Amino acid sequence: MGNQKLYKGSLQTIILKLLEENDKMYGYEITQRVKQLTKGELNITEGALYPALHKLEADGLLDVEVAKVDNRLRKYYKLTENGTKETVSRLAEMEEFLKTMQTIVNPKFV
Amino acid sequence: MGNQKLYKGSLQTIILKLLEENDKMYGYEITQRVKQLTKGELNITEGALYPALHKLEADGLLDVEVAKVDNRLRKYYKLTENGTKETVSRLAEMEEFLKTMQTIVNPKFV
DNA sequence: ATATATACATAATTTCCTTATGTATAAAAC
DNA sequence: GTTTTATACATAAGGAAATTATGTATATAT
Repeated sequence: MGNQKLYKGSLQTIILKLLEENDKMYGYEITQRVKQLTKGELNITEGALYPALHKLEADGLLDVEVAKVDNRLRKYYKLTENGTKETVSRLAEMEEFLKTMQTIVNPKFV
Repeated sequence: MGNQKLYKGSLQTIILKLLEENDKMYGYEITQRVKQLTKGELNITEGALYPALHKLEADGLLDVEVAKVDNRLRKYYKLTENGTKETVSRLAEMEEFLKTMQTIVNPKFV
């Protein structure tokens, strides 16, 4: 790592994308999935994750459902109808952003 | 636009990259070059640009040289030796970041 | 004469993240 | 059997980097 600050602003999109693929996930599971997906390159901290989940819920993009597994608390999040729509548009913005950044940092290959 | 917040954290790298290509540039020129390069997708605001340039200078990555052109002030920035080294590493981090984000948002194509 | 473009700057505020800390249970290691 | 690590949530203090608003000044276009 060392480039963690480049991820600033993309956490919500990452969460939405994972929930689009997985129907429902809980917080800790999200951090582990991201770590695995990125081969350890991106580690979402709890101080970033939980406020982000609460924000997405407050904005009506996620629904939450509490469960008790192995005597431990889990909060399962899933996309609302609105969240599903918003995910599509956030992903389009992300693709646009990635393309644009490629154009800037590597103009020869784009 | 609407995805401007995704650019959060990448402004310094963008500036360094442009200066790697252009030897010396002044602030306003950087905003115009970026607007043109990105077809209007990214508009660097002055409130972001000037503090960023001052920070890079304070960190010893840029040298500044004041010039008067058409009776107007211009501050030309160029990479220091250290800035050139740092640019290489920042660009490597950016490429890594872009690759990782592609893996997350578009796993099928990477 | 007025609006737009060029060219710098900074202050107040907001956003998003890091770092630190806290609670609690389960499993693994020593 | 006790301590460490993993699982699972949460929030508060602080910092970095942006947005928004405002300011100065000259040149060009309408």
